[in-house]
Amino acid sequence: MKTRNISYLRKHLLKFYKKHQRDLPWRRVSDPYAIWVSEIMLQQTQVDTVIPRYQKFMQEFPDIAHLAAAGVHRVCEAWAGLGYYRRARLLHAGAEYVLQEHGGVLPRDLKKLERIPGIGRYTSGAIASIAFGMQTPLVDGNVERVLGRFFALKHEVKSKAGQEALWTWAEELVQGPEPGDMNQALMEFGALLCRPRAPLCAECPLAKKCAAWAVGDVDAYPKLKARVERKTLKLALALVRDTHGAFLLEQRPLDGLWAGLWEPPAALGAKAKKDIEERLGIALGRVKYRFKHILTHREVIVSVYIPPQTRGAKTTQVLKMTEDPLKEPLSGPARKALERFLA
DNA sequence: TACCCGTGGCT
DNA sequence: TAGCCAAGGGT
Repeated sequence: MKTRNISYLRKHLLKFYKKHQRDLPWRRVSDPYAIWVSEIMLQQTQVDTVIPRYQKFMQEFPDIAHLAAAGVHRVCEAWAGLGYYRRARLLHAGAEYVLQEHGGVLPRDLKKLERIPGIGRYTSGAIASIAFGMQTPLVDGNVERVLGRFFALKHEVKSKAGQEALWTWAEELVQGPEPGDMNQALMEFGALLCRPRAPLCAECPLAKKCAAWAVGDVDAYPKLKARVERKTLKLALALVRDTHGAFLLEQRPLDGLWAGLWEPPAALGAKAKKDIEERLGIALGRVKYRFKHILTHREVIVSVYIPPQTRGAKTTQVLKMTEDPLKEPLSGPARKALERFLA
């Protein structure tokens, strides 16, 4: 019965894909490196956000050798707008690794792919199937949703039992012709039709055998765990410009929150004012609070504006200064504050 | 294992 | 509009 459903799924998903697949830049090429770059960018990031950055990135770093030779800071700059900058650093490290260990050629081997920095179980399966035509499964958020609904997965989707079931189904599905298209069909179907909210069940070619549809509660699948509550964080940013209009920026530590990103001198909590005073040598009694806003993770940001008469003071403490701070990979609050300030 | 990372889009 | 979600990996 399950085998029947697997071949039913494979047939209809491939048919859907051939008819409805989007024309995406990384689908026009067969270069494994290009597939690799696209897969890293697409991790937890929507297609429309990736497309323009992918095209610029491939122009600047057309192959593994160029990427490995580039400075990691430059790679992070090219990553601006994508978030999760660790992906950029790992991709760069991955290029160096492939150059050293594999002569600059991506290996056609699942285990060897997974040893490359930034490549895990999903990405190795994606590269192997899409770039090399291997019958390697993959499970991403789309696959979890499509298969979780179709089979009415009884376990919580992220649980060990749930993941085992999903990877087993994905493994069975990919044992057929066109494994790369099969995997992409699963994901494309999840993105376009079997969407997280308001799935298009009325026009779904799988509805006849969809277990969640049969139960009449598609929204109940896949079963999710309650999200952890986010903590509120207060911080202050001091915007300082010198007489040439350059901004005072510094780089955060390479681990922890906003790792490696640039931002105006900042400090957390009650020590913020004193800390900024010490670092800038400016009496904050003269500072005016110009704006504040709420961010997605419930951090409350209070940005501090330094009045003109103090600009340019103590520039000897400048760690990094740039004429165009928005070109730097800035931390989220710093970007929003600066965009607002410059508007 | 649970939790962390960031930005943009959507409702 | 504030929360949810997105082609995950690392620790």
